[in-house]
Amino acid sequence: MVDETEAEFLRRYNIHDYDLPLVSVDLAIFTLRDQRLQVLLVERGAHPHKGRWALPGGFVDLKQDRELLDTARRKLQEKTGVRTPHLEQVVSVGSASRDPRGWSITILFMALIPPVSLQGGGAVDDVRWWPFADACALPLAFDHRELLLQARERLRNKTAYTLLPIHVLQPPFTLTRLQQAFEELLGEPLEKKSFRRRILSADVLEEVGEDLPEGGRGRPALLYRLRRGAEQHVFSRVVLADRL
Amino acid sequence: MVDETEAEFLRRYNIHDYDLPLVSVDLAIFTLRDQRLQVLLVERGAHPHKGRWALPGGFVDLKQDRELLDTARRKLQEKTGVRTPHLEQVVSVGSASRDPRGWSITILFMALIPPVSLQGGGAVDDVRWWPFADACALPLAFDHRELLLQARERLRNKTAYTLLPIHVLQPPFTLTRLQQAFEELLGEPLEKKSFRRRILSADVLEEVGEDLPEGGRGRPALLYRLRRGAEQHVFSRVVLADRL
DNA sequence: GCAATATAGTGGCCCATAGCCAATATATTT
DNA sequence: AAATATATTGGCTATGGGCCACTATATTGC
Repeated sequence: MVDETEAEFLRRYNIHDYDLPLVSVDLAIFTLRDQRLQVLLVERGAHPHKGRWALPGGFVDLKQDRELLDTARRKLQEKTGVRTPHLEQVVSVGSASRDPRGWSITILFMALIPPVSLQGGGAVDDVRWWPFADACALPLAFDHRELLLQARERLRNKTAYTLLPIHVLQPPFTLTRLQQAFEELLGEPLEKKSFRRRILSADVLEEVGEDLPEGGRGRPALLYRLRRGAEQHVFSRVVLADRL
Repeated sequence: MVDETEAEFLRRYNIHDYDLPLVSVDLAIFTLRDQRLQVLLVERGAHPHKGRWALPGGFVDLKQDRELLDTARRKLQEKTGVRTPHLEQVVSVGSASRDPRGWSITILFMALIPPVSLQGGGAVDDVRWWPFADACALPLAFDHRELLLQARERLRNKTAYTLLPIHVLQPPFTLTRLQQAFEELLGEPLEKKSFRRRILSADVLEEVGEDLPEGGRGRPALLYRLRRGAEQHVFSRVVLADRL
């Protein structure tokens, strides 16, 4: 190394400039808490953008041969403890200007999980759920606001023609709760009868319980959960929004 | 640099191992030629995988601050001369094993363009159109067969619920040709009357010509092209396949 | 106990539209 | 002029979404 210039050294690594690409994975983890769409953010403890809220994620460990999806899954479990949620790749963004440390690229994933209490033993006070609108209003780190909006858009689209929002509920759930979840993620009200027709005819739900005190009044609702083996069918095209 | 070890030097660049990530963009460029779905491949002239066919693409120039989409657009124009086609990001794949030169990531784009003759002045004999099935049967470089299949899947999905296949035809075109394009990209036959109803009611086509010799017999067909200003509506959700 | 109220679930009509297939229109070929 | 080929349209039927009221079953308040 003594005889090399930096440029020569870098060229030996197939890098044709001083800039080295940084590869990271970021996650937009959505859930439904208090009937509202919420997203998990972490407060950055280091520069750059120290103190700002950001999507959870981090650099990809280049030492291990691991798929990007695996990397995302691990980071999801680190933050939430959830193992088998819905996790899908949304988009990748790369440029020289999005991170002051140099050219960087991030692969954005979207996760849908049931509401979980973050195992905030005490030291991890820098991670919390934010209602989506509040999260957007924050001065997020890097281009994470743009990333968050792209994930939100993907979520809205998927909600319109798949049954993915099932994953943001803790089973078992009632059909009314499920409809409220769809409405919140979709951003518009749905018709009760049509919703039930479509959901039940998709044959992905399983009637599990009979009753539900639910704190309250009114006729008890039937309880459902995702039918065993129907995980794949959640992706099937089921149009729920009125008048596409 | 004299006092640094390689590891220290790399750490200064925020790289925590000797492996440096390679960032590339690859394109699955689709068109319809001779009524068949075809894809553009280039024959690699250098190692690794020299002599094998591969998706067009290349490393991202880290010296310039350019969006990934811009990079893809430039590479598309280099190969085909086409400027304003449909171009969308499909997926990103990264791992240590997909390229023998080290950890690498590629961002896969899908392009839909009308059939163009490659300006093969003579030296560029290493680039040609392949019917999709033939391309899949080739021993492609790297993991490009997997990438090609993912792009094909995206194309099939988009064909089922958008009007994107319009872009693989050279305007003006007849409704019959358009239907044949949809059928080829979708992989199944469509009903004539239903197809025309949906396409015309989407209001994205403009009647441009009156007649078409078309070499042949039968009543001349009306000619259409994408209506000015309707480019956005091509993405709107229009279900064409029977019985979703 | 009974009426009022609240929520869950269902019945049933209307209408848009996809599927289907035949009829009509307009060209070339024989 | 008839046969043939392709384009375009007409029209019927069945499916299913939108809509809204009705029934079912619980709690609360008197």
